[in-house]
Amino acid sequence: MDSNNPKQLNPNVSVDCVIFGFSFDKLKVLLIEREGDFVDMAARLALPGDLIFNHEDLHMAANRVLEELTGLKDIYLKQIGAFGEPNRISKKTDQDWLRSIRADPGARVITIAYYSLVNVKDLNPSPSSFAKAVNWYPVDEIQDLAFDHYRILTEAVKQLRSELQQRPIGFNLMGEYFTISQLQKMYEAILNKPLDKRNFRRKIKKLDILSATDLKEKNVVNKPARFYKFNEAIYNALIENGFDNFGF
Amino acid sequence: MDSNNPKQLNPNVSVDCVIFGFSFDKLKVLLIEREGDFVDMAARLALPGDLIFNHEDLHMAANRVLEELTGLKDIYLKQIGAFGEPNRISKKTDQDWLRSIRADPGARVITIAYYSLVNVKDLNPSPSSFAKAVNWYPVDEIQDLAFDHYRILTEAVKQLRSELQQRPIGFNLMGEYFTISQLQKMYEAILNKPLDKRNFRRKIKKLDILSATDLKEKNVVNKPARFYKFNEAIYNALIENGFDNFGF
DNA sequence: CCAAAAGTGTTGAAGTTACACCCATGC
DNA sequence: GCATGGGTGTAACTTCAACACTTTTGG
Repeated sequence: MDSNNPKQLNPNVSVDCVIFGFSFDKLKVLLIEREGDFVDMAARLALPGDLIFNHEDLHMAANRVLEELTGLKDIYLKQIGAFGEPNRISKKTDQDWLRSIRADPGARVITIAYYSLVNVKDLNPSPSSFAKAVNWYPVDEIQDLAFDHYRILTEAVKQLRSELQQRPIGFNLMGEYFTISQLQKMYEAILNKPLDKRNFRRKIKKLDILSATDLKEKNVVNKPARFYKFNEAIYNALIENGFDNFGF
Repeated sequence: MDSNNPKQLNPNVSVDCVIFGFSFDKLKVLLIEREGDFVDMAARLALPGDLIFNHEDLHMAANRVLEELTGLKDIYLKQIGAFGEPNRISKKTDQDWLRSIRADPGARVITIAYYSLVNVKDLNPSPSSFAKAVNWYPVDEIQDLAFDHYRILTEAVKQLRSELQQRPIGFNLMGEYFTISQLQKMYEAILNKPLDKRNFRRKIKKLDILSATDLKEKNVVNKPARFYKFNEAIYNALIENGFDNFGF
């Protein structure tokens, strides 16, 4: 039986990944464009995901989807929750598409959603077996997605926002070197509100998880900004003790 | 096939409920005691749960388990997340027990965990088909449970604690009438730290979700405390707008 | 020298913490 | 009258929000 054989895909449980990135001052999400004829663009786009194997745990499955798509390992990954109305695969185009890739397209599937944070420069998303194309899309321009993926995305953004105000997880979206202004723009994009420059710098610096470098911007038409690095040692210590307050 | 027939239990997905109550100044959890021979008490106790039907959504399934066990409907219910290491059913006694109640005891099962908050006086937990006995246990005295239920409980407590500091959900644990001291003891039990009486009262009253009544304690050996009621209308308005800060 | 973004302190308001005494009741 | 828990205010401290000008660079 399917659900006993460890090497088999389990027909009832999938993982979906909301992969966030930050570029051009906007929060982006990595979506796959599916093969086939679609009337509206929204139904064409979906979160990357797959059924789980019986032998792998949920985190492993999410990591597998992530690695297949992005080539990245060991990146920030957090479970959002389980989604699974019985009728989540009600759109006809979704049914057609499933028939084309799954052995048992009519099965009841519940999906465990994860979100992850990556630095867009670390990856070159490449088409996978499921996807015609893979691209970054600005979160604030997305109106709808396949299946119940829009709802999952909405929930992911909500949790990201909340988490960002508890812990400085946003560094996972930045490159190795960054300016404080870039950092601020990331916070503003995710929280969707402007922040005061002086208050922002004070708050970030008080956390003491930045290391100043001697590097500065070059070829800018204004006063060049200093580059900082993220101090992982202090960050980990903070995680242990818990950040009590960290609100913007 | 199982996973297509809407009236069938889905062999791969279950829900488990962490049902919290508050009595004798302690946070309690409702656990079932399983039939059978168990060496250690811990393995004997488990969270109530069941496989889901293919036709029901996850929330419905959790509500069904809850209602079967407690007779209560429409109570506070929140998803904790999905749990599902492939080896979560590794303890031998757990395997034996599953064989006794499930058609497909070897199947890979992932479980969606929920926690809920009830007033212990509203219910008379009664043995169900799965359980020899159902009882309240103090959370802080539990060392281990069947399957991975101890881990689920730990996560539930963590989320409850966090949520309680964001929103005044604790009222779901209280009866219709309560004194402010009782309320404070509930907060102290969940947060596991003493709170200042005057500061507590100030903070709660500022929320403006209490209605004072004319009732007072009777037959107490000290100054009788006033009973309050929970003002649901104002509470709902607050939920809409979001509580910004509500930390103890 | 002009345009553009970097970088830097202070002040008033609000919120949080710590703390001690009188009150009403049953026995 | 005494033991018990109910109920109340204030002062020091910390945190947060609002706000404007000087600096450095490229063109």
